Amino acid sequence: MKRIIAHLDMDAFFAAIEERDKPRLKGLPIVVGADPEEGKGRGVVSTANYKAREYGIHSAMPISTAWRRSEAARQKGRPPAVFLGGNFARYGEVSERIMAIIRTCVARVEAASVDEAYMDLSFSDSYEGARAICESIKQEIREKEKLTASIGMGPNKLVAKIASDFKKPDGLTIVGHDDEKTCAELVEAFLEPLPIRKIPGIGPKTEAMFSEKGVSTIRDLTRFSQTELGEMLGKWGLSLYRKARGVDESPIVQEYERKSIGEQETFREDTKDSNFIQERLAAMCESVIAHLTTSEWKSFRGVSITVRFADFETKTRAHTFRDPVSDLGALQFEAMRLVMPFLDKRENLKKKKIRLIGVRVEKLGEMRRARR
DNA sequence: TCTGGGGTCCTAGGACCC
DNA sequence: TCTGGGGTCCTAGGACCC
Repeated sequence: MKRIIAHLDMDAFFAAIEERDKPRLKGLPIVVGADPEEGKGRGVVSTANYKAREYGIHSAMPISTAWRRSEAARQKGRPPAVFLGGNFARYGEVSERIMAIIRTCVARVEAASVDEAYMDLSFSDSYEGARAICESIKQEIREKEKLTASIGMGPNKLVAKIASDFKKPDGLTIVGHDDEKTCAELVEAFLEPLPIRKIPGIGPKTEAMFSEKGVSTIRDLTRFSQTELGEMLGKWGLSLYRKARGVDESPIVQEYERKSIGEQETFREDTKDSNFIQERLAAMCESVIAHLTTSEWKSFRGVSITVRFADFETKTRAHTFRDPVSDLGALQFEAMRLVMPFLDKRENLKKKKIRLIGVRVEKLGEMRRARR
């Protein structure tokens, strides 16, 4: 049967919630992310609303850069950006209500992240019917939550996802047709001129690799045979061959199983203070265990730690227990044992300062609660 | 520009088993 | 005396996503 898939993406989600909830922020540029500390902060931008984007501020940008751009705007007499730390529990609640709205209209839904969902609209049998469903979902989100979403629709998840990003905010982009042949032509015409970066899974590294070969658009990608892409990128290259042609059979996954739980912390200043690092690590272990016990999982077999140095070199070390464990003591002991070689006092003077440490528990599941 | 914190998936080599 | 092939588990690193 013909598939019709839609992808819904909330517009500037975190910033839009803040603007909605705090009337004094109405119409101002808003940046949710790390504390900018007057330009000295170490984090990044999580979300910038559309006003802040006019200043050249966008997600994943260092918060210090965002601060400078806001200051530059202020010099020109424009309002400086409002920097907020973000209330993630709150965003989670709003997300759940939005997913509930979607689920009242569509049975098969994949909550792909806090602000994204795929919907299987194949049951509506025509693109016109599917469009009506999407319009009513957008409408209900606008009325009940006072937020806007952009939706993309197409014959599979790949096309739907790229289409949802095509017109933002508050967009609805349909790349498909009830007639199969016409549909394939529309998909091809839509994808070909787009930069390869639009394909999910192509990041900065892959983009740069292709750029050296003179490949910038999806059309350029179709020059390569499946074998050539496989040689360049392995298994991922084989599927990229199909993606470049708008082909994707990946299913809607309605239930996800968490595979790991972890925490990491970037220090305000890089440090060699091993007592401080051990204290932080012990605290992070506690918090991971707390998170674990409130989750559906009770035990773990894997522990891994991360150490990031001042120059961003990153080391990981892992250990697997023979039997599942669940107690704080076991986690702290093993995590400490794994980081010790990086903190060795005698070597300390020679060693680089440390920027971040992290702990993660993996291989969850042996003592899972009974399923309904 | 100087790079968060939460994750997932893939690769490659080595150990070990049959 | 010159050596297989397949499968699974483990570790470390890396790319990517929101």
